[in-house]
Amino acid sequence: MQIASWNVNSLRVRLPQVLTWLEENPVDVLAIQETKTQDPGFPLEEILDAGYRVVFSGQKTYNGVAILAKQKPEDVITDIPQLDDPQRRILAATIAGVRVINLYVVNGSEVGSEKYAYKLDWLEKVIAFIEEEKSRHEQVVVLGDFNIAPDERDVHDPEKWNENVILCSQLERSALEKLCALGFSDTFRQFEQEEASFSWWDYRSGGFPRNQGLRIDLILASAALSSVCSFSRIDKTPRAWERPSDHAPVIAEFKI
DNA sequence: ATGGTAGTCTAACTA
Repeated sequence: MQIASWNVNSLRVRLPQVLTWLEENPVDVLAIQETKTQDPGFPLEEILDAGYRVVFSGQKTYNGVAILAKQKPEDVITDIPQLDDPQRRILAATIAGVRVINLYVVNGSEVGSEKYAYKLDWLEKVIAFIEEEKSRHEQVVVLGDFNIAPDERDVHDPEKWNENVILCSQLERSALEKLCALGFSDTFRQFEQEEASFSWWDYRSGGFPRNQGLRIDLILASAALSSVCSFSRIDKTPRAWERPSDHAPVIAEFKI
């Protein structure tokens, strides 16, 4: 079973790229973030025609998450009891017995800001939700745009992207560690990887051609899945396409 | 360089 995640930065703009990518990479599950699409305008037909089922939770202009899957998504959750939040950032579904939790984690703007406080509160509540989900399911994948670079290896310039900077701050990283301590493994780090492997490059100042990026898109797996993970990688190719998302897709395979 | 680019939607926000 291959499971992927991609922040597409507007599904309407990126739909042709998503469909092309799925033809070349016929994964079983694709978790999408930043659809920026309200549910009535969701491109349902095009995705069904591509042979995928789909569930989604969108809003106007910002955020929005979707899960595309070859098999039927069941027990879909868009809201959690811990958080009364109009922002569409969470989508959980069970696909072929695997609990898939798709997250578009809050960016947080800058350390110390109101948005940063919201990010930390959001993370705490989502982690509590995931703990409950994990007690109910053996095979769990938590994936998406985490807007957190786990450690120094995941930033192009650790001097610039230090522990006082958004996406890298101590409190963000310890929240991620707390999540992993529930029994999740960052599948990317289970394998030998090239140095300077990133999943996001700022549109500004030629980030991609200079490989000035961060690895903030993650696929975390519970022990039952991480033990059967055969690869986990970043596919940089769509980032080099014309009019790309600022994120590249990430893929992991589980031999189940 | 308190810049730069992209998306949503035409002003200003979010990233």
